[in-house]
Amino acid sequence: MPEGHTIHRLAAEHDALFGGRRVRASSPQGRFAEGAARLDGRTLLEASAHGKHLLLRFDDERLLHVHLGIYGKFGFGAGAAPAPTGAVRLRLETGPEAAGDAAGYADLRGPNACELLEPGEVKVLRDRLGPDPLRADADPDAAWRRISRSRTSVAALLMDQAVVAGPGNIYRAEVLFRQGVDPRLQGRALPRERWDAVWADLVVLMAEGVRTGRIDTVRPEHTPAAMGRPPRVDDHGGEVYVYRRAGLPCLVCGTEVRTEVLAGRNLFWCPRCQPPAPASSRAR
DNA sequence: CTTTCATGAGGAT
DNA sequence: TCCTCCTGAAAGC
Repeated sequence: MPEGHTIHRLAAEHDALFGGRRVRASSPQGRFAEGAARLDGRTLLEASAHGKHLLLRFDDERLLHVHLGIYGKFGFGAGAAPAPTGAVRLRLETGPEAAGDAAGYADLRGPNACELLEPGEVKVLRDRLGPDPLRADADPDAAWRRISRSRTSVAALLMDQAVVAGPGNIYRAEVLFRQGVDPRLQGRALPRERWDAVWADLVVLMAEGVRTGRIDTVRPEHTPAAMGRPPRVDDHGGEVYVYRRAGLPCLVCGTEVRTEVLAGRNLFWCPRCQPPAPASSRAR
């Protein structure tokens, strides 16, 4: 579920449902009972996202910080909230003044982080995040400064939230495919214009992800309809070139898509469309 | 029924 | 490089 586009959507959903309203907060699971008690009855002033971090500012000194990790999930519903099923860490509900259509709730399960932060702690958090392709204030040069000095592979650099905040394993694989970059290439061997193209592509792809709620990365000529192939059936729902397509023919050249575990995550790429960099410019 | 795996990340070794 | 945390769906038996 959660790469940066998901979090930006969540911020918008929270704004739409709770923005400017008093909320009721609870922790049916009990593990965020204290925090929920503090939030209960507060008004949501602003919901924002930076990379994969969701920040909700209430009329309170502290902000709610949520990070979904790999499993975390928000479930939204309209009307009155039903009895919670499973481990709901945090439930936000509209207050009784939001009747009928305006009533709704959000259930959070399995987050990596669900905590209240002081403004100073929020600053520390944001200061260690790289530019987010979905934010207007993003400075891609900040990412380039790190990439261009690094011997680490571009595949690992793109997953490092201190370098770029937001992309995850799918966007990482897909943007490198689309830009024809060998994932094992060292950051410092990546030409500036390739980086510019990667960044520009992330901006477009992730904005599309925010719009649709899916990760679709195939160009018009490679859609199922255009190629006369069956659509992908997968839990992230989108059409992609290489992600989780190991052993299948590349949609562009037919070469078998390769996979390898890199830094604990599955990496996918096409060895022909992403020609191998010379050993001297490849990360070990 | 049990095991494995996943769109993540921090900390120990 | 491994371990840990959190949940749920799919795969294996």
